[in-house]
Amino acid sequence: MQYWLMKSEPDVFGIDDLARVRREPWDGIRNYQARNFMRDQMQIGDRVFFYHSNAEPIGIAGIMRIASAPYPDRTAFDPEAKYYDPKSDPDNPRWHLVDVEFERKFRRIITLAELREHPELEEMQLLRKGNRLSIMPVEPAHWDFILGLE
DNA sequence: GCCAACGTTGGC
DNA sequence: GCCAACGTTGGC
Repeated sequence: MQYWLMKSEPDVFGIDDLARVRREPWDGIRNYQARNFMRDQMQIGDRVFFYHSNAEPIGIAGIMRIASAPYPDRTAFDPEAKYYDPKSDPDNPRWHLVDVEFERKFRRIITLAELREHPELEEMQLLRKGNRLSIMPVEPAHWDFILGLE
């Protein structure tokens, strides 16, 4: 059992969207490191912070769970899809994803600015300079500390 | 809208 | 294998 953080732009898909549909394939990831976490390390039942990026406010909006084993991201095969990748062969898919399911929405967004205020969190990958990764593991101690902020 | 930081691509 | 050019992410 591991903890994770996954980013999404709420204008595209946010915590309220997940609360409505309950379960969603986390498609469109086109970064190898992020893919590898989904394909090779995530386990059903792992818990995930849902992070709103490019948003107002920016921050952690709630919790979801990993709900499936990894499987190919079919949006890569669709020439009409935004995340089409002609190099992903259906017989040897390049991109994989997992389904996530809604667990709960926080009473409030725990903002990026607030996370940066706490020395306990300064080692978080999310807070490191230049971080652009959209899926990353979260240390259990950081997970617990953040839950205490809500 | 800007731009720093980073990842990917492709020529050599 | 190197690295310049380019594209993207994402905070501000």
